[in-house]
Amino acid sequence: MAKTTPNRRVKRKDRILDAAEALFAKHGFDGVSMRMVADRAKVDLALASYHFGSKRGLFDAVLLRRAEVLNKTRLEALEKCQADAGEDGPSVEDIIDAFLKPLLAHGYQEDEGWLHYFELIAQINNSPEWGGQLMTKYFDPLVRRFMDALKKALPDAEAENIYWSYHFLSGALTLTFAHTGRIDQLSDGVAKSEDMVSAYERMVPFVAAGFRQLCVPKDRENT
Amino acid sequence: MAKTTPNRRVKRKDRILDAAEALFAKHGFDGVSMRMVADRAKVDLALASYHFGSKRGLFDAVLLRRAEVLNKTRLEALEKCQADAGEDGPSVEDIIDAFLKPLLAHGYQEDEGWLHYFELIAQINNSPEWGGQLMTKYFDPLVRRFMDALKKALPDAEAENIYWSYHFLSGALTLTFAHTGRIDQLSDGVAKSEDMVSAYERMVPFVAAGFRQLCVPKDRENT
DNA sequence: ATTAAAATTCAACATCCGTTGAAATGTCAA
DNA sequence: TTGACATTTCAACGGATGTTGAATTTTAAT
Repeated sequence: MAKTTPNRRVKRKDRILDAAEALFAKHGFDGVSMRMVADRAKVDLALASYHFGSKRGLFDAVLLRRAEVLNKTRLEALEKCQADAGEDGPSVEDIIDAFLKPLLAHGYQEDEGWLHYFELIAQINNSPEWGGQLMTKYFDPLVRRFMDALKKALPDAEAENIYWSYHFLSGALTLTFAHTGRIDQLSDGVAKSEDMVSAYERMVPFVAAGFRQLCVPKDRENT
Repeated sequence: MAKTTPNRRVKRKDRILDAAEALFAKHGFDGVSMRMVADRAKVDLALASYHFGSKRGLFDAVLLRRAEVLNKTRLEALEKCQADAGEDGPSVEDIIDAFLKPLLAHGYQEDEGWLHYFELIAQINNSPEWGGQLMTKYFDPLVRRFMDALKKALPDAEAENIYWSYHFLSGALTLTFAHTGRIDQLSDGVAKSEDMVSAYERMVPFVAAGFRQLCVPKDRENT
């Protein structure tokens, strides 16, 4: 009676989302036209407006689709590492790992959709126009869970230092997933931006050391 | 006989650059129209095309103008810290400081132009479309100088680790200068994205600790 | 003052933009 | 089949886009 999710009839709608995802990732919101999306999705121009109301509606739908999945996966990773830890809770490394590993799990496969999505997030995160608003809207509740875990793992740290440390993590992470090819050119091919495993294995210790330096000031407390 | 840089007649051209800089920073290349630039600069629509050839020419002129200044200032800072250091060369902290401090010196003042420029760079750096190309074009020679200095300061490090460490630094830096307001919202005002001094004082030790963790593997070598 | 070049204005062009109303087609239960 | 509803197509709208050629004004040297 209600919307019965017509079994095989979602194809067109998903093709539009996939096409928009790839195009928005490369060119940003204003660099993409509805005609470009329709052409890539091999769909009539008017169909995207029909399904999503407007270009902005399509943009939001692209963002929301995988945000829900990613937030769920990340939350499970955090709760798992908290369950595995003792009474003192997980270490900084464990928490950072829970934050980063789900990205790797999705992006490691040849799933182009997720890679496009990460590029899009990278662009949004660094946009003065969209960054604050959209990142907060789609990821804030989850990030606050991670901030709470970090505060417990770093009980003597000032809150401001933890927030700035997370900000640096967020910047390093999004640039890495932006896939600009910059590191390939700068390193003359020694480092490869497509090699997500190499990036992940280095980002976790790099960021954890930064957290410790900034958030454990006087006496050395190791887990 | 040649271009004698007409003394006071550059006003219009600079007003166009300033207006374009501010608008490109907020909305990106495709989010800005020549009419928006002309209106903000209080100048006729056709004038920007006359002076810069095309919208893309205007974009490149905006990027180039301060890149030349910034590259020079940064190079001076690097050479000064190298001159002040002993035979072993400057420490990792000193090199990172030479890389970051010029940004603070320009952005600390109430110079809106530089702040807009940094926002623009942040957006470009994380854009799959422009990032690799443009950042390499405008900043590569200078960045390679810094990479060489870092290799000397970290003689036992694998090159790939240094490149990734710089990449993380670049990401943390550009997000911080993107001024998205995200950290203000996430921290409920505890950390302020406009406070460049606070950001700078934390970024140097954070990043230096990351470099050391990744690039000084076995035995501890401190300066 | 004359003159040539540079700077600025004006008006218009072809093209692309997002959106929409109406018509056509498809789906599926009764 | 009939009827309803959702989906898809088609054509077109008003408006915004970057660019340009011609006309006008300003500049600076002769």
